[in-house]
Amino acid sequence: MAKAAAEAAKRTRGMSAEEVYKTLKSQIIRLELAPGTVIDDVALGAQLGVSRQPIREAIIRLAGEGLVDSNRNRSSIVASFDISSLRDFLESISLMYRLTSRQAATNRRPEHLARIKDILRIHSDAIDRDDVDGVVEANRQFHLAVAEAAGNGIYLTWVRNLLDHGERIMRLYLRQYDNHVVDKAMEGHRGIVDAIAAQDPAAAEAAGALDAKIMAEGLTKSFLRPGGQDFSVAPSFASIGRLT
Amino acid sequence: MAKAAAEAAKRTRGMSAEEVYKTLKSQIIRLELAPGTVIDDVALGAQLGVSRQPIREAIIRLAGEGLVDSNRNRSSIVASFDISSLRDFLESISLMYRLTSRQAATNRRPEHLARIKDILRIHSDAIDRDDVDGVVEANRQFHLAVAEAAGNGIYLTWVRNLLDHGERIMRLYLRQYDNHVVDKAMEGHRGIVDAIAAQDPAAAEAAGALDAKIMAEGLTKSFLRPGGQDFSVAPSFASIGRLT
DNA sequence: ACGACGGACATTGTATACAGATTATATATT
DNA sequence: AATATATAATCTGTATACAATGTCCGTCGT
Repeated sequence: MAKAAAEAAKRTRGMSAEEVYKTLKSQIIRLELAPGTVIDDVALGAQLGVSRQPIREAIIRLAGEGLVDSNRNRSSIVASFDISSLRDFLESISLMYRLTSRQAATNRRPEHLARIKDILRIHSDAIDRDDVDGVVEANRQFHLAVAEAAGNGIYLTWVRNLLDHGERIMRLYLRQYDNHVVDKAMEGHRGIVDAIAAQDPAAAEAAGALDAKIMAEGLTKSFLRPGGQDFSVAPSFASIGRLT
Repeated sequence: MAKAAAEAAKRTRGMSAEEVYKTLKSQIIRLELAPGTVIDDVALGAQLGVSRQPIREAIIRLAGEGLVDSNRNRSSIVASFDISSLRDFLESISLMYRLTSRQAATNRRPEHLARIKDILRIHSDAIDRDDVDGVVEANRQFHLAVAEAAGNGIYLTWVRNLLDHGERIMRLYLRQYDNHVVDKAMEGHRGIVDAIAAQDPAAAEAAGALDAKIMAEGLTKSFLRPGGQDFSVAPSFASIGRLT
């Protein structure tokens, strides 16, 4: 067994639970722990050199985020996704991309725009380097920055959680291409940035919708049989208003 | 002190943490614990007859929901609200009322509609009885039922959390009237029900928006100085599309 | 007199120990 | 032989004990 992990330098107090949380969350999101895997807290404790308590606390937090399923008196497992949750996810993230892009165009301040542009550049570079982790991280930071610029803390929370779940789905998707970058998101992102720069809410929302649609089409094409249901646009919300 | 609480019948295992969670959450939401109150886990443990562990777990869950603020190595406190979070809240809940009402009109099945109508009746009765708790609970159940009918589990989660926070705000508001029922929500709710029954998404969304607007106007009138900022309609999203 | 340093106290985080619940195994009964 | 029941083993939840951090208050120094 890997008790060798206990060699970690003396942890500063209050960090065990946090560290376990980050480690577990990262492993779940990056698919290093397969959905459905049982989380054995005693084994994990031995592996990370901490007791069961911090691990329980991390599991509780992750359960609250929907990344772990906890059953009373039974083992916790890494959350698994089914087809209906994919539908809900695509609908929700489309909504939030549209919404935060629109509001960012209205509410953004210069420093927001600067940060968003920086991230776009990093994203582009990561694609050129075929750096999957870099692309995924840049995509995450981009949408977080947009949500931040939108100025509603609740939306930011929702987006952050959606991105956590989305990364799992995206990595599942990228695996089909041996983890080579297949990123069509840049055009959507450029559109969002341009519209935010121009402070054009309608254009920003359209670009946000496009970004979500691109992702949805990629995912549904690979996860669903051809001729299956179309999730590319959240159907019940798309009709609320015209976009231009 | 009240060590008398330990008289509680032997708790069945796995219930301590859950019970503490429910108790604490209820007290926070119902304003029995004022915002900013420090949560002393050892005292609470003595009071409820459990050890610190279950309490810590409950606090962690509540922190994840935003009802408790936890600081590393410092005491946890009941979350406090400020004016900017009120703005975010009203914007978010307006969005979700509109969205879930619209989608419920499209996706609802007969059993959903029946349940929603039942809750409306209960709500109306509670108003007649001047039963504050009944009104608050019925309002909650109503919007949860609508969100359920909408059919997106993620939206349901968001609505549930918003309602938790909203109840605190609403009770703060009702206190100004000595907790007499001042509920203008019924007209909004009736409109939502009618539109859902008729399967008219546009009308449902308009009714959802109206419901949120009624609440926002009540709250802003009492919490903000006259002439203050207008939160009655989420400004950056209201312009997305016309509603009819 | 005001501020910085230091030690006692209080409180939080972590580890260990224990008890209740669930799962697996083996035996018995039909 | 298959199902049911009892018993053992495993694992989760809770309590207690310990360690480290933060807080409070007094003293010392400038």
